[in-house]
Amino acid sequence: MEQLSIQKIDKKWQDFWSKNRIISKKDKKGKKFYCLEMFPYPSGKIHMGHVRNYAIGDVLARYKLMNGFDVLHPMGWDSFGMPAENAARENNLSPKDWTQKNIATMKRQLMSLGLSIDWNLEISTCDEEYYKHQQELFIDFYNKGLVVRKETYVNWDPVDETVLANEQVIDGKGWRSNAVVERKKLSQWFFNISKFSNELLEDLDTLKEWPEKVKLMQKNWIGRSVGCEIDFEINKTKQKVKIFTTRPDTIFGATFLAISVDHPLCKGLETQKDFKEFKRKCSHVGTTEEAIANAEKIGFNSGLEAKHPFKENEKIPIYVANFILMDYGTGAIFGCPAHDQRDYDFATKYKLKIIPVVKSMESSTNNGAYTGDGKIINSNFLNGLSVDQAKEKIMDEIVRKKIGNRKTSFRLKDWGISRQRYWGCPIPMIYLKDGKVVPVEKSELPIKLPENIDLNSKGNPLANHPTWKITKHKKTGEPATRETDTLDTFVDSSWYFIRFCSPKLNDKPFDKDAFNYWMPVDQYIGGVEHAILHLLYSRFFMRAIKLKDDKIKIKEPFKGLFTQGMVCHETYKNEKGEWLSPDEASKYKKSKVIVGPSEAMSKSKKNVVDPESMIGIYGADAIRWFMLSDSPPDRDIQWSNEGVSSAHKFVQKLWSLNKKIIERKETKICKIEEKKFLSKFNKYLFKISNLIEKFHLNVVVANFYELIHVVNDYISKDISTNCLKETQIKIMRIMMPFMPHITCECLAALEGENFLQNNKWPKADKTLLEDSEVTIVVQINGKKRGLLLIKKDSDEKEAIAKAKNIENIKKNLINKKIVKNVFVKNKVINFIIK
RNA sequence: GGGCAAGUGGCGGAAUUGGUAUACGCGCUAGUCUUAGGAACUAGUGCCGCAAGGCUUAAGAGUUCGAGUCUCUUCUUGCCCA
Repeated sequence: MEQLSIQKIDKKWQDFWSKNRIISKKDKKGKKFYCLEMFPYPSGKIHMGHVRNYAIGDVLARYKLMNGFDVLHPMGWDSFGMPAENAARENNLSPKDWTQKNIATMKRQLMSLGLSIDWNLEISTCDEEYYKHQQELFIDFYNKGLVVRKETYVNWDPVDETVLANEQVIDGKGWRSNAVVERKKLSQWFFNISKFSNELLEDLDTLKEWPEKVKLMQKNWIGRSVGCEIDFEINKTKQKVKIFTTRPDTIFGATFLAISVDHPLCKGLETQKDFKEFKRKCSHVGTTEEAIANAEKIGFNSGLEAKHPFKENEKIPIYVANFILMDYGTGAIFGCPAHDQRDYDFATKYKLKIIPVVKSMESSTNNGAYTGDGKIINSNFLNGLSVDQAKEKIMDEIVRKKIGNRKTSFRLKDWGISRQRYWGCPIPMIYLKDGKVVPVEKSELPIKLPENIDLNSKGNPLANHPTWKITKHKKTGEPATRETDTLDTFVDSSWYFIRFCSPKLNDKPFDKDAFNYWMPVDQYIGGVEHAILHLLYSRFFMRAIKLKDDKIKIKEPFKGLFTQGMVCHETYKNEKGEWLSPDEASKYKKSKVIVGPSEAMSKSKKNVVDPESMIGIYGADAIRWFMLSDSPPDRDIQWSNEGVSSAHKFVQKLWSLNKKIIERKETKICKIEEKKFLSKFNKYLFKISNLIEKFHLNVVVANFYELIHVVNDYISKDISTNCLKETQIKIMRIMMPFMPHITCECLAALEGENFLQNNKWPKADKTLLEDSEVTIVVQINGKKRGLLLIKKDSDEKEAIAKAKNIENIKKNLINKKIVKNVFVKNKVINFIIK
């Protein structure tokens, strides 16, 4: 049999699709489906993770298209970001050239997968046609009061002279420079995301098609805690210190107050040498909660004392502590060592009193803090209550005495968006002579990045540029300087899905009608690593855009979310402990290769397989098929050469099967056989449609294998060639979302070149789905002893009589007394015997 | 430490509402064809056993006529938070 030239077929159909757009005309009358995969960062080449992501999305997009939906299936590039600057520095290129070269390569690679992407909608975030709209949105947000400027501590990398995101700090060191990170105070731009904390939390319940796991992660991230604020009077002064607590029920166990080093009260301590030393020590700890939690807890006795609000004459010391953050709650707490582990550690260290106020129901003698429920003791009027009852009572009392109020705090902080980087969207703000900061006029947009830039000096390249920042205030003409920070790249990706609705619109970020038609994204697909930040920021953006705009009707950007698993491969090392790529490992002496566990493909571990070379060998269909076949899409998949190779064989087999059908001579025709065949096909069709909707794509693949086996069997049976051919045409159509190239080739051979004129998903024939006979399991004492083929819906009497006649059942019933018959129609018979 | 998932052959994994456990694929074994096989095709393949038969979904209990599926306990792994 002649070998099929996969490469020729891939090219033939890809050329065809780029000339004839696959995506339907968007008449905006029918049902719509917005299918979106997370857009890639143009790092150089696509990797297997992309292939998996886009293969999954493409199945859905093509499936919906064939089912009559208007489908929006776009692609773009998340093209701002630090790697471009680093690469540019290393290769002496401009970040722009480097990025564009990568985009060209990756676009070609994506096209070689045969995706049903509408490339006319392509956008790139580093393109000024994109970021000028982002600058406009920024100004809009500013005018709505959603942009604030404040001083905060940042992770400062003293070597790179840049601010690091929390995830860029690893073990207290900069991820790139490896320098010890410092806490430094800087004036930064923020989006006021915390304004929506409660809404972002509560609306999670409306996201019915999101994985529970992701919703839970967002919930924890937003971290609502319900409690109260209490004012403590400072002894011998009129001053008060406001604390926040979620455990007001333990107030009688309070033995100290702890405040943040940045608390206003500390101003008075600045003159003390010891305090300065203490503050310096604190600055070495990172800003993440984890870093703070893991750091040794240290405190500084301020010498001040507070009055206990409910205990006459009781004074408690005020400590400055490194584990209290100024930007959470009020930057001050009361410490109850008996019932909080951190307070306990702190109190033990500084020899502070420990007063138990909650008694555990089970008498346990643990020597740490007890945080469970129990009965309140040592607490005056709260004694005898449960924790929850005590919380309510004490809060009422606090409000009544006017020494505090109920308060809900959130863990979610405002989103810091300033980056001291070149390759990002310039922030459209200017500084006037008198120190005022104002947005630029919208007519001045875009504020473009300068092209001639020196990336080799330290610090912020835009600030170092000789002329770029010099400007004038448009209205008054007075001299001004530009903001030289650029926007966090998470901003770029927080609205790109909106831009896709009207990607070419020149004068506005988006067209409202197009927005209202296409949004929300019906199915968003991407890695779970973006479960928190990207998705939360996008949800914030939708709300920010909606604010004061009645025309925008939607606030959740992603109706359905699917998080796909990673692509893994075994890892290899040589005897020196150096990583080996799979290729290198296969050339190495077998005994010297140390095979490690299978892990997500990564450049650093060299366990990567290049999609482009694989497509070259096996063809796009085989790669796509394999990516979908071996594991459920939401779980990790293990790359295997045997797996791809078998997918490739299957493609070949499809072609030869197709040929056999076309060349088949007419035989005797048996109507009963034909009906059986059609009934089988219809069952698979029905099943496969359902499985696609549920994302069980690996099971769909298994069903396709079975279905093809069935067709292969029936070639030699007494059914008409026409019947076979018609069915084959339908099968090729339903396989098209999975393997578009070979199925199109087969269809062209079966139906002629115009086969795409009516490329609809076939409807299952309901009359063929029902069987007239069913197989019933026959059990004795719950154990399978036989099978009974019987007319569907047979009644108990008939079925049991027949079941008793089965040889093996008869044998087992001899001399036995039947205590009970269990009969479930069309399913099971169970004889209970003694 | 807390929360959430998950645990099924040699491997990846199937299994509507509890009702034939191990579909499908890989690998493996034997055979056919071939100059050759890392091609193709045919047959077999959970475990124990010559067989009859028995056992089997991490371990143990429970509910039920019947449990991979529901409940509880324990163990292990992964993820998130700390």
